[in-house]
Amino acid sequence: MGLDPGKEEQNAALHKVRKRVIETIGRNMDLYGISLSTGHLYGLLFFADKPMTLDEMGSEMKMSKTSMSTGVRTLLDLKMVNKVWEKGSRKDLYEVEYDWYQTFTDFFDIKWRKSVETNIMILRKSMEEIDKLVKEYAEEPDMVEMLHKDKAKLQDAYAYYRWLDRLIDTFENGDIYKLVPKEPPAENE
Amino acid sequence: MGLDPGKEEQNAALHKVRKRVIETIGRNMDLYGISLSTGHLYGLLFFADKPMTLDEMGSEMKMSKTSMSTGVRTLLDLKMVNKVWEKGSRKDLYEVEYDWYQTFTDFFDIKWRKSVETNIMILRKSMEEIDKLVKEYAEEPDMVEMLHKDKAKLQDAYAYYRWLDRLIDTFENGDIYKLVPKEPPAENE
DNA sequence: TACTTTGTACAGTTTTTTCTGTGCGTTCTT
DNA sequence: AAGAACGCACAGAAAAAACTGTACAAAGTA
Repeated sequence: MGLDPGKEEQNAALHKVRKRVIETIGRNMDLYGISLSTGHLYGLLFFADKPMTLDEMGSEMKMSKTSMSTGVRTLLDLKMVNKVWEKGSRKDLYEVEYDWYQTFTDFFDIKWRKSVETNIMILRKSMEEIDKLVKEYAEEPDMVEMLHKDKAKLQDAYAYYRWLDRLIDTFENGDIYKLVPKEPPAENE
Repeated sequence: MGLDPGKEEQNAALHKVRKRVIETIGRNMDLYGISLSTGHLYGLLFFADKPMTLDEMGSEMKMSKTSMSTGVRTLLDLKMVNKVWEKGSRKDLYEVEYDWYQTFTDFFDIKWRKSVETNIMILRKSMEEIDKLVKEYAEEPDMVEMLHKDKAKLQDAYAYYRWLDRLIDTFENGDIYKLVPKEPPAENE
């Protein structure tokens, strides 16, 4: 408390710049299925010079510690922040994962992969089910036709999810960077 | 109304298979930021043999037509369903976009691209702002150091968003399929 | 062992989102 | 031109999500 006037002015200037970025980042976090306030929390941690405690976050965000706790857990689940150990401190410390490429990959691995896998499973099961029904109702041309139509749709969906699965593989094993390198090709402009 | 018993039994069997798939698809739609019921609506349209009207959707989903209207608009915005014209009918007809690869691409183009672009703009602006502050506070080593730290973070974020932008480009121009072909390589299992 | 401190579970409140019914402008029909 | 059907805007109701304060278990400290 009680910085001298010059420091306070500096602080305000820095704060203004940070605030804009934090809000921009926070606003985009809904792409990751994250609430606005948790997005803000992420932005706060992004600029923190050092790992923060829940209490520090709470006072910065002017929110309850409970909210910080749940917010951090959400971010932790997505591996967007990491728990940090510091000797001497009894409090848990958290900092953002600064490797955003990794964060991107983790997001797909955690959220998309799970969906893809259950979808693939259900589709496979449903196609088997349809095959059974085709045999069962072999005498009913209308039914067989409907079944075949449905199966064709499931087959397409199946192929798509398989593709998505392989796409996520390339995120994870880094092959994606062969196609889209991290460093942009030099620009002549 | 009033199908004969055999048909009803067939219908029930088919319905059961469809229901499972619809619910699975619907459940996953939250990845696209879509509510569960809109996800179900999508699933319903997915299996529809022909384009549907809002009234048909409403009676199938047992929901109000207003909800169908907003749900369809959401899906329309994401280009997950298309409006279809049919001669003679005064009602609007809708059907799902069956090219899921296209849907995937559109999703990123519509939702992610926008975020990426505003982020890039804000980051650029903020970095300029920091450069100004560095000059302004050149006499204050602490301030300058903080500014440099922040700028380094912004620079990293900037590079990441540029990468993301180029990644989405590959979705859109189809280059992604060179890396991850639609048809899976033949499996020897 | 008794005393702190920390993180989170839980219940209740506030805020946001979703859903419905009514009503109106538009378009098609006659 | 009058009438009917359609889709959507809007306001209110219902449902879901986010947030808070309290209370308590776990783990450290004296």
